[in-house]
This record gives sequence, C-alpha cells and structure tokens, in this order.
Amino acid sequence: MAYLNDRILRSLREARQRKGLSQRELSAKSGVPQSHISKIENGDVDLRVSSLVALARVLDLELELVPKKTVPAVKSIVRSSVNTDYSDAQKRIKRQLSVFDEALTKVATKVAQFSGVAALQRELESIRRLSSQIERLQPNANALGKIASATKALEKALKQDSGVFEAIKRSEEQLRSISNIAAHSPAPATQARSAYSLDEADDE
Amino acid sequence: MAYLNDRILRSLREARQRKGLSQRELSAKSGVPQSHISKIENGDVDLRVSSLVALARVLDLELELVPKKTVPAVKSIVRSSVNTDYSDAQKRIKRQLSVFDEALTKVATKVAQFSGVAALQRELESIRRLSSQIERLQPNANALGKIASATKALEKALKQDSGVFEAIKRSEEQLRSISNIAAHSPAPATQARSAYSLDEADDE
DNA sequence: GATGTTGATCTGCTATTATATATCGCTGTA
DNA sequence: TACAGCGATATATAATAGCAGATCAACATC
Repeated sequence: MAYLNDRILRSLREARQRKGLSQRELSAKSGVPQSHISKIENGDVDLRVSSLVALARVLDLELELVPKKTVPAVKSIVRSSVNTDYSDAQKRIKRQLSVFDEALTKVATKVAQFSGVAALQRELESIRRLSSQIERLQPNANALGKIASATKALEKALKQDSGVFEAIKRSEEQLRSISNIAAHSPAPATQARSAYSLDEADDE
Repeated sequence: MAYLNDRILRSLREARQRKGLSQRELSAKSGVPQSHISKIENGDVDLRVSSLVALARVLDLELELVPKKTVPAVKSIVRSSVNTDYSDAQKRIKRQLSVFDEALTKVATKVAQFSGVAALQRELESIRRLSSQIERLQPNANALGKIASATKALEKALKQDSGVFEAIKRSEEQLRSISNIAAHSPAPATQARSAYSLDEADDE
C-alpha cells in the first residue's frame, strides 16, 4: 500500500471533492476508470504518471518536482490558495442563502395569513437553523446548486399559490442533504495560516 | 514521446547534473537501471510514480501536486532555491580556485628562478585564463574536486622539487576538463529573478 | 420498501513498464 | 593507440498497471 505520498493522495481526493465531483464523474472527464480512481485514492496502485497527470488536469492541478527544502514554502502557497478558493465559494453560498431566506420569509408571511398551523412554524424554524448551519460549513460545489433549486421551489410555490406545503418540505430536504454531504467532506474549516510563512513546522 | 511534462523531465535531468551524478551513479543510488533512466529523461516511457519518486528522493526532490494557478509562484520559489544552491557552490569553487592560484604563483616564482622557459610561461598564462573562466561558469559538482586535486598536484610538485613540469601540465588538463564538462551542462548562468514575484509570464 | 448514487472490490485480458544485460558511438584521458 | 566513462539503444523476460464491466454495501431520496 501507499505507493504515493500520503499528502498527494489526500490532495487528489480533496481536490476532487472540492470540485464536487464523484469518482464516476471524474472518471468520465479524465478517461480513467472509476475502479482505478478508487484504487489510486487509496494508494493501492503504483500508477503511471500519465494517469496521475490525466487526473490532475481535470482537477486543475499540476505535477511539480520541487527541491525538498522548498516544500514548506510551496505547501504554504498551496494552502493559502485553497483557502481563498474556499472563502470565495463561501461568499457565493452566503449570497445564495440570503436569496433563499428572502423567499422563505415571503412564504412565512403568506402562510401566516392562511391559518395558524403550528407544525408548519416548526418546519420553518428548522429550515432557518439548517440555513445558518450551512453558512458555517466547508462549502461544497453542489451546495450552491441545491440551495438555488430550493429557492426556486419556494418561489414557484409562491407564484402559483399552491403546493406551498410540499415546496417547504422539499426545500428542507435539499438543505439537509447539503449538510449531510458536507459532514463527511474534506476539512473541518481550518483557519488560513499566514500565507508565505517560510518556516518549517507542519507535516501531516 | 513526452509522457511527462517537459519541465519535469528537465528538472530531473538538471537536478542530477547539479548534483554531479552520471546516470549510472544515479542508477546505483536509486536502484533504477541506467538504461531506464536514460529513457525516462528523454520522455520515452510512461513511468510509474514509484520510479519517479525513487529518483526524486536521491535528488532531494519532492513530488508535489499544486493548483494550476499557484504554479508561477511555486516556480519562482524553486528558481530562487536553485539559484542560491548555485551561488553557494560558486562560492566554494571560488575559494578553492584562490587556493589553487596561490599554489600556482608559488610554482611560477620557483620556475622563474630556474630558467627562462618561455613555453612554460605561456602554459601558466593559459592556466590563469582557464581559472578565471571557470569562475564564471555554472558550477558543477565535480569541479570542486578537480580543482582540489589540481591544487594538490602543484603542491606536491613544489614540495618534492621535481616533476614540476608534469604537474603543471596535469593541472591544466584538469581545469580544461572542467570547462569542457560545464560547457554542455545545465543552464548558461541565467541571472536570478526576483524571488517571490507572483506574476504570470514565463513558461518554457 | 424500491430506487439511485456513492466508493470499494472482483474478474479476466491486454499493454507496457521495469528489469538485467550487453552494446553502441562519442569524447577525453593515459 | 588503447582505455574509460558518458548517454542512448537493443533484446528478452517478468511483473503489473490499465481497462471493461459487474457487483457490493451504505446511504439518501422518492
């Protein structure tokens, strides 16, 4: 096992997840069979560089051969880049969430006129909790799309004045699926380290 | 041909030459057959990462997977590291050359007492030219040793008061072999670029 | 409970790397 | 002239990555 550096294996898998790709999707884009990707990510094969490069290309990664003593500096650059990637995605998600929230309040007021359904109020509350939870999660590429479609469902229900119940239900499930996915996703939102610290220190 | 990035191939070969290793020596240290190293350096094989890592290890290199957009920054770090490596080696060579020069002047004065051999004066002059030439060359790992042994030859000749002629001849040849080797060695002494310039720009 | 998606595993079969070994032409040296 | 070291090539064998395609359990969705 472990023909390849642990760190490389990890960055492969994490890059894929950051892009929100499944092994099968990556397989389709890279031409490398899913079964092989699985083995690669687990370090079960001594793969050829062409395979590695094929995967890297799709994941916007580049294979580099750097002097050992520059590794800490290189790592720090990479880390800062990945972190800004995350925070960019986070901003976009935040924006989308606020749009969703807007639709949600409209729905809430609408429902309020109708009847005093307590159960529905609880539902809305739980959705709000979810929404603020997601804001603090490591963003996932699919999250954006899911939130958008959840928003759309609400807006549609608002317009046609029917199926409001179902729309809310569906939205909640969508959001829940995001936090589920994000749960066993990459890193637990580590804070960015100073970008160009050339110090040694960390490994693994 | 060219299964591997040109740049990676080049950094492999250059790292080897910077360390003053022949393919056979690298083969001995890494366990990868010389014939295979040759093919690898020419991009004739789609090698397995274990081979690549084995070579990299010996050459003090590390395989890294970096985001495409950080490549310029990473390259710049690597470049500055390599350049400081060079200038370190250059300093050591300069020091060794000055020791050599010392021995050479001693020999010159000694020879001057003996007889007015004009041919020998020309020889000495040519050696001095070589020596200053070497100072300006991209340093090669073997250069240091060769200069040292050239120095030793002169000193020995000085001590035992005989074979001065031959010692001079041999020293000259040693130095000449250095500049020959360095001639088809890595880079033509490019000047270091500003270290952390994060600009895009160069490729190939 | 049925369905669909995820990543991990299995089974051939094929393509080619990796290896050992020997040789080649070239260049510089004894 | 002969010799030694260099990198590039050739040949033959063994090991294994790569591929296609199917399957699996775990999970979430419907």
